[in-house]
Amino acid sequence: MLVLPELKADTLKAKLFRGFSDPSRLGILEALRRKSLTVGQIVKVTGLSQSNTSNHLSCLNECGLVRREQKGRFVYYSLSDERVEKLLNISDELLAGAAKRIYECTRYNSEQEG
Amino acid sequence: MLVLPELKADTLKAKLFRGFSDPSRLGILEALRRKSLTVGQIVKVTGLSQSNTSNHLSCLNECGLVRREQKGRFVYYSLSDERVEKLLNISDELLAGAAKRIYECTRYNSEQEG
DNA sequence: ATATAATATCATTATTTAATGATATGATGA
DNA sequence: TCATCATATCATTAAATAATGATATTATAT
Repeated sequence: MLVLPELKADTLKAKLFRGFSDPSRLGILEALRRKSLTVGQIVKVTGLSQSNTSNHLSCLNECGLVRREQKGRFVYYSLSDERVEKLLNISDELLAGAAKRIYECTRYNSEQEG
Repeated sequence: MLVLPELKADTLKAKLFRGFSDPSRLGILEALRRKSLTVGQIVKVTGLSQSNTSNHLSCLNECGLVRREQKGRFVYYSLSDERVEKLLNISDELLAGAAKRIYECTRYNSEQEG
């Protein structure tokens, strides 16, 4: 049985969180929170381009955050696991308290504020 | 009462997750899981440079994931909230199942594999 | 087989983000 | 005050990542 080196553990977990750490991907995950959707529906809901959406979906799928199911010409995506939902829920709680602070967090801001 | 525009919600939450989404920051968070540590101790444990560590700590602090407490010349950092721990715990669970898949997730890999 | 609709892939470019090294600040004790 | 230790900031460079537009694939119906 292969045991991944301890050193890799953080990298691994970081990758997991990176699935959640981009506004576009998070928008997709939030959309899927209600029900599974086709790629086209996700494009509409999120306003992202088709290729961008598809790229992010591949990413989310490869990393195991969403599940892919082909039905005819459509491909449905859904959250892969209740734990994914759990993470979203807890982050909601955290945000409820910390929203203001994070909103003002300058470090990852593209747009400048006065 | 100010309500942040719906549109910003994902951005906000993405920022929160970005705190967890870098191996260095995650290493710091994991180190703090056991007990609060000074910057110097964190530098030793993580192997990061002093300035890099300090930068990441500022980031984590600004976004509300860690708490800062000055004691004499030392500054202690600790996890800010049990929910931060919760997120780490759930990610552990998720990884337990999905580790292999995520490990092979090519998308965020710097190093090439054969 | 061809047309078409839905999705995926790919190369490129633009943008973000992390790391570095140098320097600055702030606290403490002599 | 001066020296020193601990931490923070800053400008720069290097690296990683997201978005785009063009093209490819796949499924279905005719």
